[in-house]
Amino acid sequence: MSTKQTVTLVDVARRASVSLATASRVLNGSMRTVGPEFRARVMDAAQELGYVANANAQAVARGASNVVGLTVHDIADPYFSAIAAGVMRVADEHGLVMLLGSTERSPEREVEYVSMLRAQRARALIIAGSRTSDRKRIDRLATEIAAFRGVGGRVACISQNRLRTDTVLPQNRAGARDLGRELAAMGHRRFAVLAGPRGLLTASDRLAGFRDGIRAADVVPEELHLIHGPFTRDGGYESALELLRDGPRVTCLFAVNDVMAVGAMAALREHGVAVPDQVSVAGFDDIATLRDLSPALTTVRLPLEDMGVRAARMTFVDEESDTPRVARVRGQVILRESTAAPPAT
Amino acid sequence: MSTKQTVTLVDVARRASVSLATASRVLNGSMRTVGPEFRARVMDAAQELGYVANANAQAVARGASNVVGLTVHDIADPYFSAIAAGVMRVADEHGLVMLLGSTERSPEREVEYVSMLRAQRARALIIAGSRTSDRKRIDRLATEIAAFRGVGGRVACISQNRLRTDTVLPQNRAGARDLGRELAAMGHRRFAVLAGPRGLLTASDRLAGFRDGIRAADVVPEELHLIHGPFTRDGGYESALELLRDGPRVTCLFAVNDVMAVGAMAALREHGVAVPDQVSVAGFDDIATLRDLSPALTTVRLPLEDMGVRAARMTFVDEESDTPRVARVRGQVILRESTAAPPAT
DNA sequence: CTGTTAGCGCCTTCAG
DNA sequence: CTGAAGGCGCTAACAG
Repeated sequence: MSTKQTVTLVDVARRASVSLATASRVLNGSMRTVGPEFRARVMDAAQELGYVANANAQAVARGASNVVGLTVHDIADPYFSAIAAGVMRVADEHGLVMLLGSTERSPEREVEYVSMLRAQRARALIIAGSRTSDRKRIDRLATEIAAFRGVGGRVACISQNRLRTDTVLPQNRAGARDLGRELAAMGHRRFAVLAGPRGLLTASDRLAGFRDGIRAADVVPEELHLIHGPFTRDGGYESALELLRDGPRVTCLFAVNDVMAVGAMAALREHGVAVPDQVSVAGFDDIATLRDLSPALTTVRLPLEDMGVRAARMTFVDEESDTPRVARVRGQVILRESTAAPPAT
Repeated sequence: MSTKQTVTLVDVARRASVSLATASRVLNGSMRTVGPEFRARVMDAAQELGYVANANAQAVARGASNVVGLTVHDIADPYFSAIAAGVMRVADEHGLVMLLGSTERSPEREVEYVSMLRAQRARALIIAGSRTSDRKRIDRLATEIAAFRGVGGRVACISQNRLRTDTVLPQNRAGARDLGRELAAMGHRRFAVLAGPRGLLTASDRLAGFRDGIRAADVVPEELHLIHGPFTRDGGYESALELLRDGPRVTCLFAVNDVMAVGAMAALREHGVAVPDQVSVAGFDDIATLRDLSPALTTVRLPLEDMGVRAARMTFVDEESDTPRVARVRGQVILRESTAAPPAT
């Protein structure tokens, strides 16, 4: 509570009439190696002075900070904020702080963030959502990641398996397959897929899985119309409009993520297309905020927050392993009101 | 791209055959004070070595870091993630990094975060969502904030005006008043308000405003039933169930935020209560992810991301002012499908 | 168990 | 314009 500008360890030591080293030991050091008498004096002094160790100084002296970094595409996207919540929780349990970078889906910014985190000497880095198939970008990122490791940092990815890092891998393909199978089994034969941007692995995996699923149901689709567009609500909306305008008539629409599905449903509603009576709609992710839609959205549930937790554990609680580990997490199909058998012709 | 463990400024200097000081000047220093010849040599060396300045060391030497802190109640809540996105954007424009703390609505954790940010020597701190009316908690937080300022940090609050800091103040009361007036004008006389937790100013302001609005419409409500509960989706759901179970019959339900409104609508739907035919429902915030509900939710729009931007500017781009500034932001009533005139008796 | 003393990586006067 | 040297706050050997 002092009014002094900046209380340092020397101040505390002086006030407690002990050496700098002793003060350091009781306040931060590796535990009980200080007599109770001194210990108490130091604690009191620190308390009275309102002392808080300068984390930066500690980081430089120790050679490692207590920050962990997380990069996401867009923190306002509920998919990523759920992951962030998971990482946050674990960081907190371990007395670490979380530095967040929102890349706005720009690969350059992603690389910049990794670099900033290296500058901060972050002890861990979690990269969520970078799944491009562009070779050059991957290499650039890989280089930066290597540098990050070079200064002692550990890294994990969520949804990215071409980077030779530990990774939490949602089974996008398997999940979409299960979904596709169910939908085909319901009787659908004419599909449209809002497939997201080209070159985004998460999107293409889900598309591929969906195809697999239809095939697995021994169904030959009469139609499987693809529409590419942004991975966002508006992307879904626009894509659906496009379908309505000049696409084929379909009975089932699969959007490769929930937010796109919501956009699509809005477009359908505006055009008086009934869901699921005229067309069934399904998404992917099971975003919590979207669970109360009406009609309730059929989707594939991913344990988002848990994925964040697992990635966090891999980077800063589990032992380091020499070979990259991958934690596969399975998606679970959740059939709700937005899907039903196709209308009788 | 070297393989050396940690490239430091000395390494760069040596490789460029210049002094440490010169290297420091070109890489970070206050610009043009180094000859173009030397400058180039240093840049090249840094490049080749993959040098990145140790931010912690810089912070220690300079006495100030490049981190800004943001504390929120829950980063997975879209209200806060929108704010975070705004802060993030500004931080980024200014080459600062954002440290995020999710307090899980615990006042102690909030205080802890402020303390951690002081430890990090964060140059700015933005506190979002702490609006208790508990005197003791306010004091504790105020003390910690004072300490934070003591080490040179600047701070702003979003939705909090009892802390003598710069603040971005959503006009909760005025917004709710406008909404209440509209609803009363539609003919409603029997209201229920899902009022959130007691002691949360944001919630009580909105309730007070709503009351004002009804009165302003020259209406004497025949009923104004209050139900307190958590400020979350589930809180809204439970509160609505409670109303359904043993509350009075009402024609209009106002939930003090959108996520609660969504929970309430889910409860109503499950019980076969039609919205808006039997009861009108309104929320507050206009959460982006929830704009595609059906029926679309009447609400009061708050420019969430922009609020984050403004708070950020106040703390680390605008000049410091001696007296606390307050940026009021107005909410705008958005009437949508979830509200209508009450059913004819 | 406690105190002394080097660093950690960088910035910044202060001379040259 | 450039280089040498001290200092930022803290930790970690190394001696007593």
